[in-house]
Amino acid sequence: MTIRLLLADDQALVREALCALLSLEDDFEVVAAVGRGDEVVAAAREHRPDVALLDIEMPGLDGLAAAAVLTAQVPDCRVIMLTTFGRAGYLRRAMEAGAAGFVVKDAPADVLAGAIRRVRAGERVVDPALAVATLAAGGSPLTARERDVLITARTGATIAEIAGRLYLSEGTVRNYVSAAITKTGARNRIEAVRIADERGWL
Amino acid sequence: MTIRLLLADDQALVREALCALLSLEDDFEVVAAVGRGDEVVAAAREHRPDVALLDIEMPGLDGLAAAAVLTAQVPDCRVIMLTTFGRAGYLRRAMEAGAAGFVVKDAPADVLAGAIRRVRAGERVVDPALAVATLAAGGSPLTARERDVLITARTGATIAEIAGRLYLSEGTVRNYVSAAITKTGARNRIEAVRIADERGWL
DNA sequence: CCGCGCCGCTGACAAATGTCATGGTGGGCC
DNA sequence: GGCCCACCATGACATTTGTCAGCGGCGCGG
Repeated sequence: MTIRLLLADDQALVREALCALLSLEDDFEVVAAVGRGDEVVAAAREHRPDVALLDIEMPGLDGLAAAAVLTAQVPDCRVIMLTTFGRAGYLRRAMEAGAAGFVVKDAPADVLAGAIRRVRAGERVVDPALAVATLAAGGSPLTARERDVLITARTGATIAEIAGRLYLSEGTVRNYVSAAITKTGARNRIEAVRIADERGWL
Repeated sequence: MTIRLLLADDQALVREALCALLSLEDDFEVVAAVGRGDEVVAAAREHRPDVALLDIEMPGLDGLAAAAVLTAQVPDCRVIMLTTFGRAGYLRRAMEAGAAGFVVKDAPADVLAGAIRRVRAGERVVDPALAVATLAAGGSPLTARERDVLITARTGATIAEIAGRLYLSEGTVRNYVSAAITKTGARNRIEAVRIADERGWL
């Protein structure tokens, strides 16, 4: 009863290294490893893994989006998000995407191994400290448009450019930015972007 | 004639995974693995590795700074920077810090293995594409103060706050910001920060 | 020694940004 | 239907910001 694993991480070295690490455990078998989010589902269909380990930052398709598609289309395969940042918002969105586990890359290897076995057994696995932080952070107070504006602002666009790209008037954009600044407690739109980003609200 | 290796990466999982991966090669032996930059030198003194693989993003001491100290104090140990970002500025600074090699985590495992063996043999190893990009990017056009200002601005501080933290007048800060915006070709200080950061000028 | 560039400052001006009040629309909910 | 809220907009206003010209000082290389 070996556990069949799928690995998805855009960094080849990390991917191969994790493969080597997990293969050391004799109840694990890595049946597929991909480097792009949009290759996850096809690989899962072909190799029928029991558990998929998905990084969040990936080209092609976001790890969170990949998780959502995967749980919908290949329900036998359970998903663990394995990512660099323990951002509060990521955990929330991972759960919404149907992930069964969430492990940060800071964790030691045996935590990951334990998580894989427990997820395989039907449990949901999340670092308790991270769960607390997420609940404390709460959901995003931003409206959809405020989010859009901040996301565009993140690239360094001026108010005028944001208005152009979003087909809004400049005044409206300024209002949204102002609202976002108030809600984040920032004093700039640049700080507002930073705060919202850190909280996983973007 | 096995090659003795030291690993430094702040993410436990990546560190252990790389250890597993490299241990598969029978001419490699991982003799130490640390998670903080300020533990590198002590570990190198104790375990006398032939080659040290250092991540750049690390708590305690920057990987680049650790490389500089290491090459100065333990000259028998050669250094390979092993990092996520192939930023032009990183490569430049790595070379200045005395690193003998530079490998991005995007690279496949055999590239890393080859780099280790070649560095051990006395060669210097750099991804040619990255080297070209670095030469093309050229050195930073920013003066020291312009850099300071941008670094402070990165946190989301207002002009007034930057002035306060750097003990400068607001007008002076505005002048530096303006100069930095001109030199980066940006239209905001926020975009200037982003561009300078990407180029490794901060 | 003289020029040059970086440093730090000032003052003035234009442009961008943030804040506020206000108003209309439409969807969801009691 | 009435209420609330998100959404989009306008206009006016204060503040912040970016730009420009110009000043003196300092260190370094020709």
